[in-house]
Amino acid sequence: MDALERRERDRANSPTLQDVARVAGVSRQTVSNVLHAPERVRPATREHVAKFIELLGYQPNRQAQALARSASRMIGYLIKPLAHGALASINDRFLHALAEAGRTTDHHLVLFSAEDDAAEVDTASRLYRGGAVDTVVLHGLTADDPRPTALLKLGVPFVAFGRTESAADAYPWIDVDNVAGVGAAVDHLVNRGHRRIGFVGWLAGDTIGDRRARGWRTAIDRHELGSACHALDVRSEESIASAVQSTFHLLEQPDPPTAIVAATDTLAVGAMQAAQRWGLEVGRDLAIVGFDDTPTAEALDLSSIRQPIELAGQRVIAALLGTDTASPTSRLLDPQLIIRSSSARPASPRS
Amino acid sequence: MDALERRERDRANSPTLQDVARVAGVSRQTVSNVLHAPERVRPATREHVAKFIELLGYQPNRQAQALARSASRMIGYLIKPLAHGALASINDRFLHALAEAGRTTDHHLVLFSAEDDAAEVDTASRLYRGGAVDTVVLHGLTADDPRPTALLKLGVPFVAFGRTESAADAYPWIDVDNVAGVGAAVDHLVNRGHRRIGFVGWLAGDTIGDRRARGWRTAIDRHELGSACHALDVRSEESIASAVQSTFHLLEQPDPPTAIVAATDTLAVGAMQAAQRWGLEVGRDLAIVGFDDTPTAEALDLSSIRQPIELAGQRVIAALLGTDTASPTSRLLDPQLIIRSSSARPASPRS
DNA sequence: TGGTACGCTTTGAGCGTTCAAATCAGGTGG
DNA sequence: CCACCTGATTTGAACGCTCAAAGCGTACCA
Repeated sequence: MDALERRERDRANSPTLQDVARVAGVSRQTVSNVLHAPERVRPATREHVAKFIELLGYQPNRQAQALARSASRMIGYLIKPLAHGALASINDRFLHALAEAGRTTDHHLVLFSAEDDAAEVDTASRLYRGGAVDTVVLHGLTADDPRPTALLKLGVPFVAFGRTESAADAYPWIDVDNVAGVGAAVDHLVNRGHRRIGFVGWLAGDTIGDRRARGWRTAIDRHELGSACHALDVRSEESIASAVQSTFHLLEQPDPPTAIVAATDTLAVGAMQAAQRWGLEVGRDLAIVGFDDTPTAEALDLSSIRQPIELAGQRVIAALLGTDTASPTSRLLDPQLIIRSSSARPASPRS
Repeated sequence: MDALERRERDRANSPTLQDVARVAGVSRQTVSNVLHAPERVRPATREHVAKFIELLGYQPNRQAQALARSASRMIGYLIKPLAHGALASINDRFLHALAEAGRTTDHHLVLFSAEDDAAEVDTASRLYRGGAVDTVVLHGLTADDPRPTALLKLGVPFVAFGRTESAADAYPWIDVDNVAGVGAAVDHLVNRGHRRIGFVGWLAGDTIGDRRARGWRTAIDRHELGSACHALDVRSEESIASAVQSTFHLLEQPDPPTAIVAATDTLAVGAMQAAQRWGLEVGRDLAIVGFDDTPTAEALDLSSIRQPIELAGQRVIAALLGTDTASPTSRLLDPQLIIRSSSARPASPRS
């Protein structure tokens, strides 16, 4: 009967803590200690037990651990469909970074999908209350995103990648410094001799878009190019076609820009196409810098601002686990400008 | 003391089955039955209990369920870093499709990452034996991928998206019909009047690449264009730069192609750039069709072959849950050709 | 020599479910 | 009138682990 039971279990799954304890001739707790608190176990015992753990190929059952500890070591992540018309999102890089960062502490990501924000909050809360996840990662936050507040109210622990415009101190977040990123792009262009630097951004109302616009304006003012540039600010939807039109508006100005900073790579691609149709050669007649450093940017040799996604992933996980020792200010990560041929050359004299 | 315990638990988490049973004045099992086997419960009781479930906002604890049922309703998925130089992978779309497909049956995806194939198999096996996942999704299979065999040997249940060249009947898989996809592209080009249709593919040795090459050759033969086209077959690495060079080789032939089918969008972008540098206008002087229908293809108005990823996700999940009623042959899904301006026009007379 | 402190190990209880078996009313038929 | 069945509900025992507390030798000090 015992043998039968044993066989039955083998079919279903691996040996248990109890099994290891039995063959090693110790109690379950000792085996558990060897695994989780080795300092409590006499070295001789430790090795003896370790041998049998190895031998049986013992693998702790996560569900049982989770139940006993009331902590699943699982992190919820809402996966969104790629926005239509957008170039490769940086989502998959971020996701990979998170998975990688969680690996060292035996934390895994649980994906879930939802129709809208309300459903997302609801699902997140259900997973949390159901013990499936300990915590949740929020991303793609908009300026007035209702999710942080909603999760806060429901008592679901979370860390956001990105942040809302207001109330950003009421919850933990990690973000990329969009203002600094665009600023670096402007610095680079000024450094290459450009004086008329335009901006193709998103329509106002999105946190990220607004910050990138602010980054452009701030840097322009810093270089005291306001009089030459303030008019060179156009806004577009996140699509190639729309960006082409917006760029035309820039190019048909009396004093057109010699360089353009775009708020995303998608917009930058639009700007490139517009330049081409306008008879300008990108990189020679018009410098262009994008944002996000998508594979497309690399493909088209487009300078772009790269977000430190891997670092962001690590920071988010650290914040989640409460092991984030960084000071609050360093929650804002600096992006890096990748210079390619679309903006590498010095500005031509006509500027 | 009881009150204290109760409060303690409330802080940590939601009400339990026992709590609902208590307030409803029934036993735990009855509550459980209301949830999972309502037909066993008298209608009156059912409604009465349901009311309290609703009232307390009861949420079953997944870990406890998993432990008791020895089934976690979690599906493992290895997330890979995006190959360097590749355009947006279709991975994130597939991932989203999987998450969406699992949602209806309360299955969720657990992500894990690993350095290489061996580590992946190892991690997958550990997660499985540790009860963290019931099953695993394999993707990105190469011709002689060792993973299916390894998982089979370890007894880890899985379904592959894609398949190895050999032994493809030893395990369950869902795949996109690459041969048919490229065939459709060739048909389309022939239909537009092209007679010299070249192919830019991957270097031999990759299942997907080889099947796409075979698709081209098969279609060419079907249209009896072998004599005009068989020489128009070049191979490249998966990078823009390499594809540009390969395309040059095609264009410098005595009878250059008037149309090119590329094995991936990345290669197609290379072909587009090569055409441009060669002084040819894409869509007018040279028709180009890519594969994968990445956002970049849409951005550049490049015709491309779109994989039915959402359907694939649903099929994989169905196969995983054993609810796949489809016949074995329909495990091969038909891709769809998206025609854009890069290949829409009829071939010019010079062909 | 007895108390006690310390290092190591074991025991008991519980985490929140589900499964299988037991119990319990109400009928039914002999 | 009692054995018997049937449908509805309850009870006991896992599932595999961790936490807290108890046990148990050995050694140390008074």
